[in-house]
Amino acid sequence: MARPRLFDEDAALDAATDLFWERGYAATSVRDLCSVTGLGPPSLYNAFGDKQALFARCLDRYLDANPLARVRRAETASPPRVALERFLTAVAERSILDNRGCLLVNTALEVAPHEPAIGSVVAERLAEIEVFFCRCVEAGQREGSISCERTPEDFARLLLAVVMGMRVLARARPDAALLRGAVEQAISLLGAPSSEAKP
Amino acid sequence: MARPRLFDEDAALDAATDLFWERGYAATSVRDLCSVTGLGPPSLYNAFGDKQALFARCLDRYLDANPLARVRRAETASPPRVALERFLTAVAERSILDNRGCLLVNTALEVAPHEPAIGSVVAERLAEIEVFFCRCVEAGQREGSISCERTPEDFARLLLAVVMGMRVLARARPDAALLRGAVEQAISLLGAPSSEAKP
DNA sequence: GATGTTATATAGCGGCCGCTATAAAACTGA
DNA sequence: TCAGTTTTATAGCGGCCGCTATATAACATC
Repeated sequence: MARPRLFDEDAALDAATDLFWERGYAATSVRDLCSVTGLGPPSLYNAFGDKQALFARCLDRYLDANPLARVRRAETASPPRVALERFLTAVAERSILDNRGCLLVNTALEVAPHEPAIGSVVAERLAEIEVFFCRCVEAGQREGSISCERTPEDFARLLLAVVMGMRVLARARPDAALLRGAVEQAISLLGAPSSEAKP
Repeated sequence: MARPRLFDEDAALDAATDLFWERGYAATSVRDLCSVTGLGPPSLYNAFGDKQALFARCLDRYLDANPLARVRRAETASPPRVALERFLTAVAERSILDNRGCLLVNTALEVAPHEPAIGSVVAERLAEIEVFFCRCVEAGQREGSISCERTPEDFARLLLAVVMGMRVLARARPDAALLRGAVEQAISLLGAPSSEAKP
């Protein structure tokens, strides 16, 4: 009933996400977004609304494709202790390879405090990661693969802080020994290695 | 020999620092900086150079007045275990009261990757905090107030990640239970309470 | 092919960006 | 008093900002 789009919306969002990820929100101009997506300004505004709305869509997509997907993959494919270990080491390894850090964390600092709509998304997603930690620890404690020294809630808080911290260090001090060391110590908190106990 | 300045340089830098701290580097305009400092643009440029140079001065001042000063205060006034505990709880309490987080951490994510001059300052200061942790742990282990389960280096890496993480959470999810919980758990890693052992 | 609808391309809106030219003002030393 | 030096105030530079009016192009339907 009308002229079809010439561009692939997903590809455009991917390109925009990459740019926001690398440069941050404020330092990314709409003109730059047009360049990397190949869209003219009217197409971009017609398809996604204004700059902030585009960013929100990019962030949502990123979150679904990255932290959330990783949580689900780790949790469904592995027993809880292993899921935690995989998640944590994956964060470290990605932090070493990609110094852009994590878009969620970058956004938490740069955008969240000034844009309530984005801030609430960020807070939600951080909470999701926290409850993922909590679930894993609880299940691991039940099956005996994770230490009962701390409550699941306390473990989750500590692990969340460690993961956030690694994403900061990734961007400012991408030192493999530092990042691997931090995550290794975080894992050691869980107690005896997973080979020890299985229900 | 010439016309003297009408403004207080320190006060101007304080005001500029506050604005950078709250809004971030890119989102702070020179006009806004002129407003809060009370300076005209020529005075500001004459006194501090361009925007980036001003930011660098603000960051240096901030670092000397805050993290570095806190490290020194904690380290000189208290035995190592207590120094660590004080430093960590102080980070948590400030994170709860002031949702601007830490200018060093904000800068690590927003500016450091794009401005090598600032990036190296940030990396240096992060390293200083890490070696502070390392020193404290080492001394505490010698006097028996800190667990020997981990090497000082491993403790320092883990604590650095936790502290960075708390500064992220402070800005996006300023939840007192979360922040106090994380720091409480971090302290518990140090082992038995300090009342137990003194040389 | 004509019509209606949506997407695209060009151009440019007002406004703010970082920064500076110019000149007046305020001091010191002679 | 006057020259020399630095700071200040006014004004505005060129350029980029987010965004949009206008007109054209490409489709589905009739």
